[in-house]
Amino acid sequence: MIQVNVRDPRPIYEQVRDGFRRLILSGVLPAGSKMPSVRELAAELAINPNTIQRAYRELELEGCICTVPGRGSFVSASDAAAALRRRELTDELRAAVKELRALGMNEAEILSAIREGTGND
Amino acid sequence: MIQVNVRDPRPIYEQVRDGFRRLILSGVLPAGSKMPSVRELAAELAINPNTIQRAYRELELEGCICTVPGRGSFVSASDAAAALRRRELTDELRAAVKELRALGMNEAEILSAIREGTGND
DNA sequence: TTTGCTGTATTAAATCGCTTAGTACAGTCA
DNA sequence: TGACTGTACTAAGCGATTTAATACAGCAAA
Repeated sequence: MIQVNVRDPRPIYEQVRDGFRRLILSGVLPAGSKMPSVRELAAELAINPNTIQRAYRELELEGCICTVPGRGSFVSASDAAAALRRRELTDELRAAVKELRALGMNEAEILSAIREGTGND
Repeated sequence: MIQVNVRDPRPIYEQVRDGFRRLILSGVLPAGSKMPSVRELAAELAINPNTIQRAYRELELEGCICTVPGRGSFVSASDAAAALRRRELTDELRAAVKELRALGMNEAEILSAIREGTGND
């Protein structure tokens, strides 16, 4: 369900957090479904429970999951989290477009670079 | 000319490197112009010369600058570096667009989010 | 040549974030 | 009660970043 790559320079807790965020926001994990327990996932991925806990804590702060002490963590109705993520992504998008314009690409070139999977230049 | 923010979680050498890369690729620093010396810039920014040196080394590897031992570092004709950067940015762009599509945004919404500086939803 | 700049290389130490390990406590449910 | 759940805490190791202090070599001008 979630994969962790030790050669990835990003911290493990970020990989876990981003992996679940994607699964949740894309609807693969529907609202209300139960997240694996901290210890269970830690054993499955062979990493420390504290690292999983940190990922879960951030997902909770983002509004992606809702934790109930003693019961577990559950995917929450994530309209707010989805809106937050859309906002982040559009901000990234605008920054990239701005810099590409500064590098001399016009709007048509940028659009074609988005639509076509082919590399430019 | 370059600003460093200690509260930025990114390493200082990355901030320096990215700052100069932007100045060079955008044409603010024209090809052939002299970069500040390692010691001079370190004193100006109040950081260690080794940190500046690391930023310069990476800029040289990217092809943005050309260093001549004993003389200094100079902005190089950076067509290859510009192409590299364009490639990085279009890759970022495509990844963001892909995720936004997965979040339910259609192409028209994405395009308007790029064109208009206003936040959506 | 001497002086003063330039980049480069090296080592040691301090700091910080990430990760692991171990332990402990409290809530939930069969 | 017992077995699970999340949570909290401390201690330690590790690696990257940064600083510090030197040292060496190339270039240019007085």
